[in-house]
Amino acid sequence: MKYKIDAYIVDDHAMFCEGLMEAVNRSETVRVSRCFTSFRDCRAALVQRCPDVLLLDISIPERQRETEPAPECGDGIAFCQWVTGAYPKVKVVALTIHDEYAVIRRMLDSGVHGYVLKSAPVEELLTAIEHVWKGQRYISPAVENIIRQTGSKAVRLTQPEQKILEDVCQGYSNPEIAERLRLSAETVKWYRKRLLAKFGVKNTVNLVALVLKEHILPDGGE
Amino acid sequence: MKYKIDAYIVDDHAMFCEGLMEAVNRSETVRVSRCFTSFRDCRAALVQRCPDVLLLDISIPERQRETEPAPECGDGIAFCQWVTGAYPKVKVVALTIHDEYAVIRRMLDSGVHGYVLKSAPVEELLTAIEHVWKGQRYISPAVENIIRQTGSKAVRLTQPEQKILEDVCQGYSNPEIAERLRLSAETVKWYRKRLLAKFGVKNTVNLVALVLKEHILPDGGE
DNA sequence: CAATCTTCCACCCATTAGGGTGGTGGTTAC
DNA sequence: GTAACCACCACCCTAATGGGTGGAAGATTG
Repeated sequence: MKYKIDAYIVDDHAMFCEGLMEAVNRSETVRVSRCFTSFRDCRAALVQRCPDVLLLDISIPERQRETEPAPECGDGIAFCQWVTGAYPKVKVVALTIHDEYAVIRRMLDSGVHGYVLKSAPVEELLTAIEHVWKGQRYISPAVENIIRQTGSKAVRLTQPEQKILEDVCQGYSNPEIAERLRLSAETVKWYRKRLLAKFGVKNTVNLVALVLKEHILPDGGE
Repeated sequence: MKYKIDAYIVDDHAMFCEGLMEAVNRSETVRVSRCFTSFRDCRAALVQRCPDVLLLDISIPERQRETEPAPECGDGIAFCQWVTGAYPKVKVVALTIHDEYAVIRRMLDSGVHGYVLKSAPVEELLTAIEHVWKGQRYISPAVENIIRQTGSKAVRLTQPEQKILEDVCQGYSNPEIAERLRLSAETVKWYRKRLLAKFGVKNTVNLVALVLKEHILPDGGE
């Protein structure tokens, strides 16, 4: 019996973990040895032993319904950066429902080796796993399409723009933002105008709706 | 060999469908005979033959990325209403990631027999399937908690309130909404104030963010 | 019937948003 | 260097928002 690629799954949806584990383990090439529904658990396991491949859903909420105090692993992006930094030998495949460009971009930037959507069949995931295991990158064709189509016209934000956008999305007024960021109210006003222009929307409501829908900002909730 | 409960799965994430099918089919009591990744396909199949139980993810987008023209089945809520109306013998189990009260409420109101979160283990789903098959309702304990906790303080909207909220969330100004709904601008203004008060937020941005995050309105996107 | 709620509209007010146009100083790119 | 961009601030203006208070017609409910 030939060697099977050893994989972990990290996904807060237990049902998805269990199901995917069954489906993947029917294959000849890959074996899912462990599943985790939180970054914390996975982190603890990685310290003990590393798999060949880590299948990672980055849309896991940081705190579940304000019950837990605070996670030491941050969000999916932070966790991914930590894994790729601390365990370079572990190949990470992002496995998510997110087909928004901003999410894909952030994930690819945090050192992920593969990106597969949950809308893809298991077969494609297996292909991705084999690719990344061999050291190749694997980006789902569907994802590549999105990158090609929306990547060119994607809005790039400077640092102050992003900071002000965050505050705008939290409902702060220009004077409030000015005080929070130690800027002139006029400057904030000017940035707000720039943001509206950059995103091509006509008012703050449309801006916020767009940002939330497309997950433009790293911290979707707050 | 004893009879197994026949089930269909409807979920736009093929990977989830395949995995769950494998996991469920390991059980002694339930057999998933078919999977669908769109309401349209499922609808076509139901006309031919009905399962005992339908496992239904309602967060399937109506149009995928503006490619298809328009679905004849509407969104998950509409599809659920259609199924429970046209095929009363089919027991529907809502199977979603949504733990927001507004979504749960709408789903329960559209005649669903069970409600299970994807964060639950497969085991719980099997329990739910057996319950609804016997004619009982099954609401996940986690979901019942949410109903108890947030149900009492949930905001109830009147018809014009909802209509105006929809327009507000799309970024229309008071004069614009007034024209769209054939109302006085002053009236719209007054409703907007009521909405802010009802939801306990201080401005429109916070209102819109809340509505989008909690899926207060049936039509999340548009 | 009285109480209550909803729907609708009105006027007052201060603050904010949004659009335009302008400038300075700094960094980066070619 | 010089063009381009960025960060920052300023003044102009109109329109919209948000808060207060008020009233009238209609339906619902006890």
